[in-house]
Amino acid sequence: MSKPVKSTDREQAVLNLVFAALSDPVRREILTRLDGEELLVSELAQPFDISLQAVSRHIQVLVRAGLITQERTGRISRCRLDAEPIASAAGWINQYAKYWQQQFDTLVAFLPELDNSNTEDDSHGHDHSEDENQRD
Amino acid sequence: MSKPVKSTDREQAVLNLVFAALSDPVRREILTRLDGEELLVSELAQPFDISLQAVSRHIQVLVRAGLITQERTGRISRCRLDAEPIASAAGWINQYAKYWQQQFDTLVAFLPELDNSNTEDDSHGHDHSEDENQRD
DNA sequence: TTGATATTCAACCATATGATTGAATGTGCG
DNA sequence: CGCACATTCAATCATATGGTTGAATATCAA
Repeated sequence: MSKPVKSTDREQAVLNLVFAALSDPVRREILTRLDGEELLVSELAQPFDISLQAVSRHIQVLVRAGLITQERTGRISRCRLDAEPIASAAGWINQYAKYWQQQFDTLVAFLPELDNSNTEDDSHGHDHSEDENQRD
Repeated sequence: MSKPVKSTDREQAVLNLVFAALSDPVRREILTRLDGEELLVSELAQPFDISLQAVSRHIQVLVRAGLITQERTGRISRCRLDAEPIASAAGWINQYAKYWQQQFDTLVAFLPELDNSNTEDDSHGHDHSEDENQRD
């Protein structure tokens, strides 16, 4: 239950941007689709119902958060995941994840039908997802 | 570099709320202060410059995201961390953290003094944060 | 009951966000 | 050159967010 360390304002600003960027499902899906390959703006935009311009702005939000970079060659712009700021976010969240996970394990111990094997990183498929914990 | 799994709409909704909740520094600090102890709304509010009412609403945002719970006894309301939804967020982000961290390591291998340009305080300090960008 | 305390609710305001459409920029190519 | 293409910029709109102050609710205590 170690207390998280205090961060600088700068780190806080990064976390603000990163978490805000991650709070939108379109942007998360963009990141998902960029996992492992580079894509053009137009390719990224294609599956979405919103306009290309809207996607372009989502991409800019991700760029500002440092989560992706764009490399423009000619008139096309390739997007790829970038590494740095997510480490801050992952670091921050994982401090809590430890505590939360521990609490979660306790919870699971009381609710045996939930699979408690996700204490570690099989979490790709983590499936305690019948949450009725949030509204709306 | 395994592709992340598709999530349900419900999971997406949880992630929306959780990441949005985490995007505010006041709320993150509330969580930080709740790591290991329960606190009253008024105790939580005390170090902040904003009104008690504003803090109360931040707390409600965290409750809606499932990150904390409030237990009211009499006129006081104790807040404590809650476990479940953060597991989703941690799971989600960690899928990427692996990829990102690997990329980051590669980057660092090429640029041993990566951050001497502008960053100072730790290994992933990153500097595009003179930030003008979000509301607060 | 009266009054102080703890918290929430409500109304309001300023700003941010996400979407749209239309115009602008810039590049590739016939 | 002149036009199609890829992307961004700009204006606009509706809604969400975060802050304020003041009132309401509820509990404790004298």
